[in-house]
Amino acid sequence: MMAIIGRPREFDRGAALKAAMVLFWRKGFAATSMNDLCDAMDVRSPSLYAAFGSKEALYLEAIQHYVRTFGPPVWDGLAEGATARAGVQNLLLAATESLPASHVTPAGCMAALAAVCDEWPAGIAEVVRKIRVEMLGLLRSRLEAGIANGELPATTDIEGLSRFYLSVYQGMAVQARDGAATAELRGVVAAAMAAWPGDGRG
Amino acid sequence: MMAIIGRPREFDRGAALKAAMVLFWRKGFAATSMNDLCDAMDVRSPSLYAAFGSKEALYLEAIQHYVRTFGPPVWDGLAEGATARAGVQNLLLAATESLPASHVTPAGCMAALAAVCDEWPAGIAEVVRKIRVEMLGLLRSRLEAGIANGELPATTDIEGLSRFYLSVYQGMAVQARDGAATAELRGVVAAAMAAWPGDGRG
DNA sequence: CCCTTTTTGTAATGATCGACACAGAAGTAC
DNA sequence: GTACTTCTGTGTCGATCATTACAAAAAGGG
Repeated sequence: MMAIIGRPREFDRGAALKAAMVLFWRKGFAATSMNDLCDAMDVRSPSLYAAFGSKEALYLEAIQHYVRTFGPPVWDGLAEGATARAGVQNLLLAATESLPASHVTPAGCMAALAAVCDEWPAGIAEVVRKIRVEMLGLLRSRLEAGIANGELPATTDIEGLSRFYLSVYQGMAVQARDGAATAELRGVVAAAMAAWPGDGRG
Repeated sequence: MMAIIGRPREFDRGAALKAAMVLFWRKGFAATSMNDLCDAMDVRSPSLYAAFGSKEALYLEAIQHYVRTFGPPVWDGLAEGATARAGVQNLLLAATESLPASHVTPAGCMAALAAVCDEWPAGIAEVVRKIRVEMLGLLRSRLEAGIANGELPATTDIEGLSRFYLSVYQGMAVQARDGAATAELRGVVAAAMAAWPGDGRG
Protein backbone atom coordinates (compact mmCIF):
# COMPACT_ATOMS: atom_id res chain seq x y z
CA MET A 1 0.00 0.00 0.00
CA MET A 2 1.47 3.30 -1.11
CA ALA A 3 1.81 5.85 1.71
CA ILE A 4 0.43 9.30 0.93
CA ILE A 5 3.01 11.19 2.91
CA GLY A 6 5.35 13.71 1.36
CA ARG A 7 4.73 16.57 -1.05
CA PRO A 8 2.02 15.63 -3.56
CA ARG A 9 2.88 15.36 -7.24
CA GLU A 10 1.79 18.49 -9.11
CA PHE A 11 1.41 16.98 -12.60
CA ASP A 12 -0.93 14.35 -14.01
CA ARG A 13 1.22 11.28 -14.53
CA GLY A 14 -1.19 9.79 -17.04
CA ALA A 15 -1.44 12.97 -19.09
CA ALA A 16 2.33 13.32 -19.06
CA LEU A 17 2.74 9.73 -20.24
CA LYS A 18 0.28 10.37 -23.03
CA ALA A 19 2.22 13.43 -24.16
CA ALA A 20 5.45 11.44 -24.10
CA MET A 21 3.82 8.68 -26.14
CA VAL A 22 2.75 11.09 -28.87
CA LEU A 23 6.20 12.65 -29.00
CA PHE A 24 7.99 9.28 -29.16
CA TRP A 25 5.48 8.14 -31.76
CA ARG A 26 6.23 11.10 -33.98
CA LYS A 27 9.98 11.48 -33.54
CA GLY A 28 11.22 8.09 -32.40
CA PHE A 29 13.43 7.39 -29.41
CA ALA A 30 16.81 9.00 -30.10
CA ALA A 31 15.45 12.06 -31.86
CA THR A 32 13.26 12.85 -28.87
CA SER A 33 15.40 14.59 -26.26
CA MET A 34 14.66 14.92 -22.58
CA ASN A 35 14.24 18.64 -23.22
CA ASP A 36 11.57 17.92 -25.82
CA LEU A 37 9.83 15.64 -23.36
CA CYS A 38 10.00 18.17 -20.52
CA ASP A 39 8.49 20.83 -22.76
CA ALA A 40 5.71 18.60 -24.07
CA MET A 41 4.90 17.12 -20.66
CA ASP A 42 5.33 20.46 -18.86
CA VAL A 43 7.45 18.78 -16.23
CA ARG A 44 11.02 19.45 -15.10
CA SER A 45 13.47 16.63 -15.63
CA PRO A 46 14.03 15.66 -11.98
CA SER A 47 10.28 15.12 -11.54
CA LEU A 48 10.29 13.11 -14.73
CA TYR A 49 13.11 10.88 -13.55
CA ALA A 50 11.45 10.42 -10.16
CA ALA A 51 8.21 9.35 -11.81
CA PHE A 52 9.51 7.20 -14.68
CA GLY A 53 13.11 6.23 -13.88
CA SER A 54 14.90 6.95 -17.14
CA LYS A 55 14.29 7.93 -20.74
CA GLU A 56 14.30 4.29 -21.78
CA ALA A 57 11.87 3.28 -19.02
CA LEU A 58 9.62 6.16 -20.03
CA TYR A 59 9.64 4.94 -23.62
CA LEU A 60 8.74 1.42 -22.51
CA GLU A 61 5.79 2.75 -20.53
CA ALA A 62 4.81 4.92 -23.49
CA ILE A 63 4.72 2.09 -26.00
CA GLN A 64 2.91 -0.12 -23.52
CA HIS A 65 0.31 2.61 -23.22
CA TYR A 66 0.20 2.84 -27.00
CA VAL A 67 -0.45 -0.87 -27.42
CA ARG A 68 -3.18 -0.85 -24.80
CA THR A 69 -5.02 2.20 -26.14
CA PHE A 70 -4.43 2.17 -29.89
CA GLY A 71 -4.11 -1.58 -30.39
CA PRO A 72 -7.63 -2.82 -29.64
CA PRO A 73 -9.55 -0.46 -31.99
CA VAL A 74 -7.53 -1.88 -34.87
CA TRP A 75 -6.81 -5.47 -33.86
CA ASP A 76 -10.04 -6.42 -32.11
CA GLY A 77 -11.77 -6.53 -35.47
CA LEU A 78 -9.61 -9.50 -36.38
CA ALA A 79 -11.34 -11.74 -33.84
CA GLU A 80 -14.71 -10.03 -34.18
CA GLY A 81 -15.10 -10.87 -37.85
CA ALA A 82 -17.66 -13.60 -38.44
CA THR A 83 -15.17 -15.33 -40.70
CA ALA A 84 -11.38 -15.28 -40.77
CA ARG A 85 -11.58 -13.40 -44.03
CA ALA A 86 -13.89 -10.78 -42.53
CA GLY A 87 -11.59 -10.52 -39.53
CA VAL A 88 -8.53 -9.80 -41.64
CA GLN A 89 -10.48 -7.31 -43.69
CA ASN A 90 -11.69 -5.62 -40.49
CA LEU A 91 -8.09 -5.31 -39.35
CA LEU A 92 -6.79 -3.84 -42.59
CA LEU A 93 -9.69 -1.44 -43.03
CA ALA A 94 -9.30 -0.23 -39.46
CA ALA A 95 -5.63 0.32 -40.24
CA THR A 96 -6.47 2.53 -43.21
CA GLU A 97 -8.21 4.84 -40.78
CA SER A 98 -5.77 4.72 -37.89
CA LEU A 99 -2.48 4.93 -39.82
CA PRO A 100 -2.76 8.34 -41.49
CA ALA A 101 -1.98 11.28 -39.24
CA SER A 102 -4.83 13.05 -37.48
CA HIS A 103 -5.11 16.31 -35.58
CA VAL A 104 -3.85 14.60 -32.45
CA THR A 105 -1.91 11.53 -33.59
CA PRO A 106 1.19 11.18 -35.79
CA ALA A 107 1.16 9.01 -38.90
CA GLY A 108 2.11 5.35 -38.89
CA CYS A 109 2.10 2.65 -36.23
CA MET A 110 4.34 3.29 -33.25
CA ALA A 111 4.85 -0.44 -32.70
CA ALA A 112 5.17 -1.66 -36.28
CA LEU A 113 7.88 0.81 -37.20
CA ALA A 114 9.81 1.21 -33.95
CA ALA A 115 13.54 0.52 -34.18
CA VAL A 116 13.45 -0.63 -37.80
CA CYS A 117 15.63 2.04 -39.39
CA ASP A 118 17.81 3.35 -36.57
CA GLU A 119 19.69 1.35 -33.98
CA TRP A 120 17.78 1.64 -30.74
CA PRO A 121 18.68 0.51 -27.22
CA ALA A 122 18.62 -3.27 -27.03
CA GLY A 123 15.97 -3.31 -24.33
CA ILE A 124 13.54 -1.36 -26.50
CA ALA A 125 14.35 -3.29 -29.67
CA GLU A 126 13.58 -6.53 -27.87
CA VAL A 127 10.22 -5.30 -26.60
CA VAL A 128 8.98 -3.92 -29.92
CA ARG A 129 10.10 -7.02 -31.77
CA LYS A 130 8.09 -9.05 -29.30
CA ILE A 131 5.06 -6.88 -29.99
CA ARG A 132 5.40 -7.57 -33.70
CA VAL A 133 5.68 -11.28 -33.01
CA GLU A 134 2.41 -10.99 -31.11
CA MET A 135 0.79 -9.30 -34.11
CA LEU A 136 1.89 -12.25 -36.20
CA GLY A 137 0.49 -14.61 -33.59
CA LEU A 138 -2.90 -12.92 -33.66
CA LEU A 139 -3.09 -13.35 -37.42
CA ARG A 140 -1.92 -16.95 -37.25
CA SER A 141 -4.50 -17.82 -34.58
CA ARG A 142 -7.34 -16.35 -36.59
CA LEU A 143 -6.27 -18.22 -39.72
CA GLU A 144 -5.91 -21.47 -37.78
CA ALA A 145 -9.44 -21.00 -36.51
CA GLY A 146 -10.47 -20.55 -40.11
CA ILE A 147 -9.01 -23.95 -40.92
CA ALA A 148 -10.62 -25.51 -37.87
CA ASN A 149 -14.11 -24.45 -38.89
CA GLY A 150 -13.66 -25.37 -42.53
CA GLU A 151 -13.49 -21.87 -43.94
CA LEU A 152 -9.95 -22.46 -45.17
CA PRO A 153 -8.51 -25.65 -46.67
CA ALA A 154 -6.28 -27.60 -44.30
CA THR A 155 -3.44 -27.26 -46.79
CA THR A 156 -3.37 -23.48 -46.40
CA ASP A 157 0.12 -22.08 -45.74
CA ILE A 158 -0.80 -20.42 -42.47
CA GLU A 159 2.69 -19.16 -41.78
CA GLY A 160 3.05 -17.55 -45.21
CA LEU A 161 -0.44 -16.09 -45.20
CA SER A 162 -0.15 -14.54 -41.75
CA ARG A 163 3.28 -13.10 -42.56
CA PHE A 164 1.79 -11.77 -45.78
CA TYR A 165 -1.04 -9.89 -44.11
CA LEU A 166 1.35 -8.59 -41.47
CA SER A 167 3.62 -7.28 -44.21
CA VAL A 168 0.67 -5.52 -45.82
CA TYR A 169 -0.06 -3.82 -42.50
CA GLN A 170 3.58 -2.88 -42.02
CA GLY A 171 3.89 -1.60 -45.57
CA MET A 172 0.77 0.51 -45.15
CA ALA A 173 2.33 1.96 -42.01
CA VAL A 174 5.39 3.01 -44.01
CA GLN A 175 3.26 4.60 -46.70
CA ALA A 176 1.13 6.39 -44.12
CA ARG A 177 4.39 7.74 -42.71
CA ASP A 178 5.07 9.09 -46.18
CA GLY A 179 1.72 10.83 -46.22
CA ALA A 180 -0.65 8.27 -47.75
CA ALA A 181 -4.31 8.95 -46.92
CA THR A 182 -7.08 6.55 -45.95
CA ALA A 183 -8.47 6.49 -49.50
CA GLU A 184 -5.10 5.43 -50.92
CA LEU A 185 -4.63 2.74 -48.31
CA ARG A 186 -8.08 1.36 -49.04
CA GLY A 187 -6.83 0.47 -52.50
CA VAL A 188 -4.06 -1.54 -50.88
CA VAL A 189 -6.58 -3.42 -48.76
CA ALA A 190 -8.80 -4.19 -51.74
CA ALA A 191 -5.84 -5.69 -53.57
CA ALA A 192 -4.64 -7.58 -50.51
CA MET A 193 -8.01 -9.20 -49.86
CA ALA A 194 -7.93 -10.58 -53.40
CA ALA A 195 -5.09 -12.80 -52.20
CA TRP A 196 -7.48 -14.69 -49.97
CA PRO A 197 -7.35 -18.39 -50.80
CA GLY A 198 -10.12 -19.27 -53.23
CA ASP A 199 -11.07 -15.66 -53.99
CA GLY A 200 -10.69 -15.96 -57.74
CA ARG A 201 -12.16 -13.12 -59.69
CA GLY A 202 -11.37 -14.38 -63.19
CA MET B 1 39.34 19.57 -65.17
CA MET B 2 40.56 18.74 -61.68
CA ALA B 3 44.17 19.75 -61.03
CA ILE B 4 46.37 17.04 -59.57
CA ILE B 5 48.48 19.37 -57.50
CA GLY B 6 48.69 19.21 -53.72
CA ARG B 7 49.18 16.26 -51.42
CA PRO B 8 47.45 13.17 -52.77
CA ARG B 9 44.61 11.61 -50.81
CA GLU B 10 45.79 8.58 -48.88
CA PHE B 11 42.47 6.69 -48.64
CA ASP B 12 40.20 5.14 -51.25
CA ARG B 13 37.22 7.45 -51.50
CA GLY B 14 35.03 4.77 -53.04
CA ALA B 15 35.91 2.17 -50.42
CA ALA B 16 35.31 4.69 -47.66
CA LEU B 17 31.91 5.57 -49.11
CA LYS B 18 31.04 1.90 -49.27
CA ALA B 19 31.96 1.43 -45.60
CA ALA B 20 29.87 4.44 -44.66
CA MET B 21 26.93 3.07 -46.64
CA VAL B 22 27.01 -0.25 -44.78
CA LEU B 23 27.22 1.51 -41.44
CA PHE B 24 24.34 3.90 -42.23
CA TRP B 25 22.35 0.97 -43.58
CA ARG B 26 22.75 -0.97 -40.36
CA LYS B 27 22.46 1.77 -37.76
CA GLY B 28 20.58 4.59 -39.47
CA PHE B 29 21.60 8.23 -39.59
CA ALA B 30 21.50 9.57 -36.04
CA ALA B 31 22.77 6.40 -34.37
CA THR B 32 25.84 6.45 -36.59
CA SER B 33 28.32 8.94 -35.13
CA MET B 34 31.23 10.56 -36.89
CA ASN B 35 33.48 8.52 -34.64
CA ASP B 36 31.84 5.31 -35.84
CA LEU B 37 32.32 6.44 -39.42
CA CYS B 38 35.96 7.39 -38.90
CA ASP B 39 36.65 3.98 -37.37
CA ALA B 40 34.85 2.05 -40.11
CA MET B 41 36.32 4.11 -42.92
CA ASP B 42 39.76 4.32 -41.31
CA VAL B 43 39.88 8.04 -41.97
CA ARG B 44 40.28 10.97 -39.59
CA SER B 45 37.37 13.40 -39.45
CA PRO B 46 39.05 16.40 -41.15
CA SER B 47 39.83 14.23 -44.18
CA LEU B 48 36.28 13.00 -44.11
CA TYR B 49 34.86 16.51 -44.04
CA ALA B 50 37.22 17.59 -46.84
CA ALA B 51 36.09 14.69 -49.01
CA PHE B 52 32.36 14.64 -48.30
CA GLY B 53 31.39 18.00 -46.78
CA SER B 54 29.28 16.96 -43.82
CA LYS B 55 27.67 13.97 -42.18
CA GLU B 56 24.42 14.68 -43.96
CA ALA B 57 26.14 15.05 -47.35
CA LEU B 58 27.98 11.80 -46.71
CA TYR B 59 24.69 10.06 -46.02
CA LEU B 60 23.19 11.40 -49.23
CA GLU B 61 26.13 10.07 -51.20
CA ALA B 62 25.87 6.76 -49.34
CA ILE B 63 22.21 6.19 -50.14
CA GLN B 64 22.76 7.27 -53.73
CA HIS B 65 25.47 4.63 -53.94
CA TYR B 66 23.09 2.14 -52.34
CA VAL B 67 20.35 2.80 -54.88
CA ARG B 68 22.75 2.49 -57.78
CA THR B 69 24.40 -0.74 -56.63
CA PHE B 70 21.70 -2.61 -54.72
CA GLY B 71 18.68 -1.31 -56.60
CA PRO B 72 19.12 -2.88 -60.05
CA PRO B 73 19.62 -6.52 -58.95
CA VAL B 74 16.22 -6.34 -57.28
CA TRP B 75 14.22 -3.91 -59.40
CA ASP B 76 15.47 -4.74 -62.89
CA GLY B 77 13.51 -7.98 -62.73
CA LEU B 78 10.32 -5.94 -62.75
CA ALA B 79 10.86 -4.78 -66.32
CA GLU B 80 12.60 -7.96 -67.42
CA GLY B 81 9.62 -10.18 -66.71
CA ALA B 82 7.89 -11.32 -69.87
CA THR B 83 4.57 -10.34 -68.33
CA ALA B 84 3.72 -7.76 -65.71
CA ARG B 85 2.87 -10.61 -63.38
CA ALA B 86 6.24 -12.26 -63.94
CA GLY B 87 7.94 -8.90 -63.45
CA VAL B 88 6.30 -8.31 -60.08
CA GLN B 89 7.11 -11.86 -59.03
CA ASN B 90 10.74 -11.35 -60.10
CA LEU B 91 10.90 -8.25 -57.95
CA LEU B 92 9.44 -9.86 -54.86
CA LEU B 93 11.47 -13.05 -55.17
CA ALA B 94 14.66 -11.02 -55.60
CA ALA B 95 13.68 -9.14 -52.46
CA THR B 96 13.40 -12.37 -50.47
CA GLU B 97 17.07 -12.94 -51.20
CA SER B 98 18.38 -9.41 -50.81
CA LEU B 99 16.46 -8.37 -47.68
CA PRO B 100 17.79 -10.84 -45.09
CA ALA B 101 21.20 -9.99 -43.66
CA SER B 102 24.27 -11.56 -45.24
CA HIS B 103 27.89 -11.78 -44.19
CA VAL B 104 28.54 -8.34 -45.67
CA THR B 105 25.18 -6.56 -45.77
CA PRO B 106 22.74 -5.64 -43.00
CA ALA B 107 19.11 -6.75 -43.08
CA GLY B 108 16.36 -4.73 -44.67
CA CYS B 109 16.27 -2.13 -47.42
CA MET B 110 18.21 1.05 -46.72
CA ALA B 111 15.87 3.09 -48.89
CA ALA B 112 12.52 1.57 -47.97
CA LEU B 113 13.00 1.99 -44.24
CA ALA B 114 15.04 5.19 -44.00
CA ALA B 115 13.55 7.90 -41.81
CA VAL B 116 10.31 6.03 -41.11
CA CYS B 117 10.62 5.59 -37.34
CA ASP B 118 12.95 8.39 -36.19
CA GLU B 119 12.87 12.03 -37.20
CA TRP B 120 15.71 12.56 -39.63
CA PRO B 121 17.11 15.77 -41.13
CA ALA B 122 14.59 17.24 -43.57
CA GLY B 123 17.00 17.05 -46.49
CA ILE B 124 17.44 13.30 -46.07
CA ALA B 125 13.76 12.63 -45.41
CA GLU B 126 12.89 14.40 -48.65
CA VAL B 127 15.37 12.37 -50.69
CA VAL B 128 14.38 8.95 -49.36
CA ARG B 129 10.70 9.76 -49.73
CA LYS B 130 11.41 10.62 -53.34
CA ILE B 131 13.15 7.27 -53.79
CA ARG B 132 10.07 5.48 -52.47
CA VAL B 133 7.87 7.48 -54.84
CA GLU B 134 10.11 6.25 -57.64
CA MET B 135 9.62 2.65 -56.50
CA LEU B 136 5.90 3.22 -56.71
CA GLY B 137 6.35 4.71 -60.16
CA LEU B 138 8.26 1.67 -61.40
CA LEU B 139 5.46 -0.61 -60.27
CA ARG B 140 2.80 1.63 -61.75
CA SER B 141 4.57 1.78 -65.11
CA ARG B 142 4.88 -1.98 -65.32
CA LEU B 143 1.21 -2.46 -64.49
CA GLU B 144 0.16 0.17 -67.00
CA ALA B 145 2.16 -1.69 -69.62
CA GLY B 146 0.25 -4.80 -68.58
CA ILE B 147 -2.99 -3.02 -69.35
CA ALA B 148 -1.65 -1.70 -72.65
CA ASN B 149 -0.84 -5.16 -73.95
CA GLY B 150 -4.05 -6.71 -72.73
CA GLU B 151 -2.58 -8.75 -69.88
CA LEU B 152 -4.63 -6.81 -67.37
CA PRO B 153 -8.20 -5.56 -67.73
CA ALA B 154 -8.46 -1.84 -68.37
CA THR B 155 -10.56 -1.52 -65.24
CA THR B 156 -7.66 -2.60 -63.04
CA ASP B 157 -7.03 -0.28 -60.08
CA ILE B 158 -3.43 0.46 -61.01
CA GLU B 159 -2.88 2.88 -58.15
CA GLY B 160 -4.15 0.44 -55.53
CA LEU B 161 -2.34 -2.54 -57.00
CA SER B 162 1.02 -0.79 -57.25
CA ARG B 163 0.69 0.59 -53.73
CA PHE B 164 -0.22 -2.91 -52.61
CA TYR B 165 2.87 -4.57 -54.05
CA LEU B 166 5.02 -1.75 -52.71
CA SER B 167 3.56 -2.32 -49.26
CA VAL B 168 4.37 -6.04 -49.52
CA TYR B 169 7.97 -5.13 -50.32
CA GLN B 170 8.14 -2.62 -47.47
CA GLY B 171 6.56 -5.06 -45.03
CA MET B 172 9.03 -7.77 -46.02
CA ALA B 173 11.82 -5.27 -45.35
CA VAL B 174 10.50 -4.74 -41.82
CA GLN B 175 10.27 -8.47 -41.20
CA ALA B 176 13.76 -9.04 -42.59
CA ARG B 177 14.91 -6.38 -40.14
CA ASP B 178 13.34 -8.52 -37.43
CA GLY B 179 15.30 -11.54 -38.62
CA ALA B 180 13.00 -13.19 -41.17
CA ALA B 181 14.89 -15.48 -43.57
CA THR B 182 14.49 -15.95 -47.31
CA ALA B 183 12.35 -19.06 -46.86
CA GLU B 184 9.89 -17.21 -44.65
CA LEU B 185 9.66 -14.27 -47.03
CA ARG B 186 8.97 -16.63 -49.93
CA GLY B 187 5.73 -17.57 -48.22
CA VAL B 188 4.80 -13.88 -48.23
CA VAL B 189 5.50 -13.65 -51.95
CA ALA B 190 3.45 -16.76 -52.71
CA ALA B 191 0.48 -15.27 -50.88
CA ALA B 192 0.98 -11.86 -52.48
CA MET B 193 1.04 -13.21 -56.01
CA ALA B 194 -2.34 -14.83 -55.38
CA ALA B 195 -3.74 -11.30 -55.29
CA TRP B 196 -3.02 -10.89 -58.98
CA PRO B 197 -6.20 -9.94 -60.82
CA GLY B 198 -7.83 -13.02 -62.26
CA ASP B 199 -5.64 -15.48 -60.40
CA GLY B 200 -8.50 -17.38 -58.81
CA ARG B 201 -7.57 -20.69 -57.25
CA GLY B 202 -11.04 -21.76 -56.08
C1' DC C 1 4.98 23.49 16.66
C1' DC C 2 8.94 20.23 14.65
C1' DC C 3 10.15 15.97 12.06
C1' DT C 4 9.88 13.11 8.16
C1' DT C 5 8.91 12.34 3.42
C1' DT C 6 8.40 13.44 -1.27
C1' DT C 7 8.26 16.80 -5.04
C1' DT C 8 9.84 20.96 -7.07
C1' DG C 9 12.97 24.20 -9.68
C1' DT C 10 17.69 25.61 -10.53
C1' DA C 11 21.80 24.46 -11.96
C1' DA C 12 25.33 21.61 -12.85
C1' DT C 13 27.59 17.03 -14.00
C1' DG C 14 30.56 14.29 -17.38
C1' DA C 15 29.98 12.41 -21.90
C1' DT C 16 29.33 12.71 -26.59
C1' DC C 17 27.96 15.07 -30.55
C1' DG C 18 29.22 17.37 -35.35
C1' DA C 19 32.56 20.29 -37.09
C1' DC C 20 36.92 22.66 -37.48
C1' DA C 21 41.71 25.40 -36.38
C1' DC C 22 46.10 24.56 -36.84
C1' DA C 23 50.56 23.01 -38.10
C1' DG C 24 53.21 19.64 -40.36
C1' DA C 25 53.60 16.55 -44.37
C1' DA C 26 53.46 15.37 -49.24
C1' DG C 27 52.89 16.21 -53.52
C1' DT C 28 53.18 19.46 -58.31
C1' DA C 29 54.81 23.77 -60.75
C1' DC C 30 58.40 26.76 -61.72
C1' DG D 1 65.93 24.70 -54.68
C1' DT D 2 61.25 27.85 -53.52
C1' DA D 3 56.30 28.66 -54.01
C1' DC D 4 51.87 26.83 -53.95
C1' DT D 5 48.27 23.57 -53.01
C1' DT D 6 46.06 19.94 -50.76
C1' DC D 7 45.83 16.25 -47.42
C1' DT D 8 46.79 14.31 -42.67
C1' DG D 9 46.72 13.99 -37.55
C1' DT D 10 46.18 16.18 -33.06
C1' DG D 11 43.53 18.59 -30.42
C1' DT D 12 39.65 21.30 -29.44
C1' DC D 13 35.49 24.14 -30.15
C1' DG D 14 30.58 25.15 -28.49
C1' DA D 15 26.34 22.68 -28.36
C1' DT D 16 23.62 19.19 -26.79
C1' DC D 17 22.89 14.92 -24.58
C1' DA D 18 20.92 12.07 -20.35
C1' DT D 19 21.24 12.29 -15.70
C1' DT D 20 21.56 14.07 -11.05
C1' DA D 21 23.06 17.32 -6.56
C1' DC D 22 21.10 20.36 -3.99
C1' DA D 23 18.08 23.17 -1.38
C1' DA D 24 13.59 25.14 -1.01
C1' DA D 25 8.69 23.92 -0.83
C1' DA D 26 4.57 21.26 0.36
C1' DA D 27 2.24 17.82 2.37
C1' DG D 28 1.14 14.42 6.79
C1' DG D 29 2.27 12.58 11.65
C1' DG D 30 3.37 13.64 16.26
